[in-house]
Amino acid sequence: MRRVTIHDVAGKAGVSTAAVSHAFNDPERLRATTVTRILDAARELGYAPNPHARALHSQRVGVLGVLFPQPIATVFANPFFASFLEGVGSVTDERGIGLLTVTPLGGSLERAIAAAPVDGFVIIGLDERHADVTLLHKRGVPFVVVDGDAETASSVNVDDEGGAHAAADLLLDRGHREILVLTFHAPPEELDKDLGVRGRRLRGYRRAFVDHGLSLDDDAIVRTFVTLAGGDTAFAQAWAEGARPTAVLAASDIMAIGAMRAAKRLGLRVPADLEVIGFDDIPLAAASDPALTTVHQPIAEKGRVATRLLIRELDEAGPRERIVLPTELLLRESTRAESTKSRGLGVAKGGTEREGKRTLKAAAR
Amino acid sequence: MRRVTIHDVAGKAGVSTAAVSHAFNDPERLRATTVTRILDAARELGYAPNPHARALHSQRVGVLGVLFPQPIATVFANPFFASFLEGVGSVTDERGIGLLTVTPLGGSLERAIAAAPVDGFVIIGLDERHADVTLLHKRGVPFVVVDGDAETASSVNVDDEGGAHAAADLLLDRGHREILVLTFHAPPEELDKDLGVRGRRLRGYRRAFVDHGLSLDDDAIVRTFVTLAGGDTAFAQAWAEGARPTAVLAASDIMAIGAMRAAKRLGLRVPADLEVIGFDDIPLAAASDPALTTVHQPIAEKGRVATRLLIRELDEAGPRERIVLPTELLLRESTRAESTKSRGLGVAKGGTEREGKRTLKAAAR
DNA sequence: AACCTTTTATGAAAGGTTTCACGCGAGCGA
DNA sequence: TCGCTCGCGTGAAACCTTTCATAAAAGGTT
Repeated sequence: MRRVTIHDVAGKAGVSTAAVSHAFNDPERLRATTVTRILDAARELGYAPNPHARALHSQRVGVLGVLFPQPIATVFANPFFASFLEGVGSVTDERGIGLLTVTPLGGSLERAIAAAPVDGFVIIGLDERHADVTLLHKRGVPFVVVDGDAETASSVNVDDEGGAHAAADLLLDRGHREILVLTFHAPPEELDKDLGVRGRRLRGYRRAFVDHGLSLDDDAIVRTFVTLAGGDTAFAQAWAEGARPTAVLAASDIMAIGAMRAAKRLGLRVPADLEVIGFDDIPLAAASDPALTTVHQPIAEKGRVATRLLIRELDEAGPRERIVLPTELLLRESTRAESTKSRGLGVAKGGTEREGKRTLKAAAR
Repeated sequence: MRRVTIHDVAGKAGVSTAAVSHAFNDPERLRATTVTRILDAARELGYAPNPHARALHSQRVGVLGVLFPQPIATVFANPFFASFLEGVGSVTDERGIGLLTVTPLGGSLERAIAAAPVDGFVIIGLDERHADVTLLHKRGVPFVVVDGDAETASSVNVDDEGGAHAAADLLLDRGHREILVLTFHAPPEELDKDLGVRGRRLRGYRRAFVDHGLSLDDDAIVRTFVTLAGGDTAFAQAWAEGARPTAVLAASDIMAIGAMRAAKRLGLRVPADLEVIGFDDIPLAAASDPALTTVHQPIAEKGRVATRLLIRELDEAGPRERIVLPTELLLRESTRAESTKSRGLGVAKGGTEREGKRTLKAAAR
């Protein structure tokens, strides 16, 4: 059972294959009657152009890849990535472009990249220094980096440092001095260097401590997994080891919620006995009990911006852009409703002053 | 800047293009020294076989499509689909296959299907009767239907009716007589016919009522959107209209949680004043407050089973299968912890007796 | 040295589309 | 009537790989 090709249609309509192609792609060039004749024949035979052949010729498939450094099952289990994909997808959908999730193939991202039939990549959580990514350049496949830096490609980030600073600042302002900082394990390649999202958030916390004439000791920082269980055990263990924090600063919502669960189990009331601030503002943050105060970052928007950027670069080689989206401290129930005089109506803007709330494009370095 | 092709490599290594191809795909056929020479040349030039050309020739891309009837942004915003994709992805990942999410292109599923460079489709939430789906057949693209019926293709479903029956049964056993049933709007093509997931769940509820010598009146059933807001307003409105339910039976978790929110706002305590049972067991169900009693269905497993089935059909045309996975009533906090004598340790198995808990393959009709 | 068998390498077709460059007729102005 | 333009179509190349059939080289026997 052979697939029906353009030749079959051409034969049936009594025209050349070129005419059939035109009927589909540029009907103006043909007489109207011819076009309908061809289209009728096509419909009758159930013909549709072969996407592979089309892609081969035009060097375009109409599919964008989203590159994750982790197995696909992990990706979809993570609400952060779900929101991100929602953003990416809203743009690809609108433009009639397909969306391929690309994850390490048998452990190798390089193989996955090489085999992916896509026009370009949105890369998330992977620094450009990553060996696999340099490959993309060599091969001339356009890409945009999200949550990472890139010398040679456009990038989209959020103001992690500013957001973290705002969160720590609030707690320190309120007099907390025993603050448990929860951060995640670093990928091996950025150990000790304070690179990437993790590094920037930590830097924000640190800066707030310094601003208050304090310092954030390394042993007040707990590294754990970005899961509910991770936050839970991290808090429980710190408690077991004698720590008696009055506040928690978590570099991710899910860890913050885990910590709240542990705290509740230990008989602590949130926020009365323990104030907690997360990071990201995933959907669950608003639904947790108590609702989580957190640093909001525009996750889906990040996806949208990156995707638009990529599409633009696909169409016309424009200049590189380094976009930094603002973050915002969202006060909910896991912090007390104290009046925060210096802060307006309970909502503090993250992001440095010069960026302003709606600024999308940060100055290039 | 032309992409480097197999010709470039062949030239550099001083061999034919055929040899280069062999070096990659069947190195045994070439002398070892030749292979290394070719591979070296390839690496130096940064060559990787063009996926489109490869696909065109071999009629295989190594990509599977997941077909959704709704825009991609909606898909990723829905935790149900996220879990489902997690299941699908875990299998494609393991086999080194790509995953393309396919959604209506400019409103037309048909165009999206035709343009998708994939080897086969997993179709979710779309009945085979759907016009666009018949197109797949005509074109000879293999597919598997999830949560829908198919005459001519394999399908994967869960025991919706059994699960719904178990849920309603529990409430009726406990003496509830004023039960608000929340279900979702039906897609236009299956109006009045009790088809699809919605129809099966409703049928399960109805059967339980009949088993208790009662009947489920149509005006005790509220149709609304599958969102938090949908469940919320539906309950609030029913209350405003004078309904005073003592229990809620929701055909989806998210609606159940919405209803709980409305109930709380109206001063009702769950489960003391109102018992609530959802359906699906999305991650949020366990995290809600109170934790939602619900009918668990193996969402990710559904994705895994369907994907394995599809891959098998891609490799060797096997017989059609109709798989029905079991559901299970999970008692949590939104129902009272009464002893349920007839039910064992608080967990009742959904699914009809003859299916048993671990039975994957249901008898074909 | 001639012949045969294996091993190793190649030429060319096939896969299905798009598009460039061109051809053919008809109509029109001069 | 000649020569042009314009409208409508077409032939064939190009896109890049894989693979079939076959050629060439290498190695072994007599």
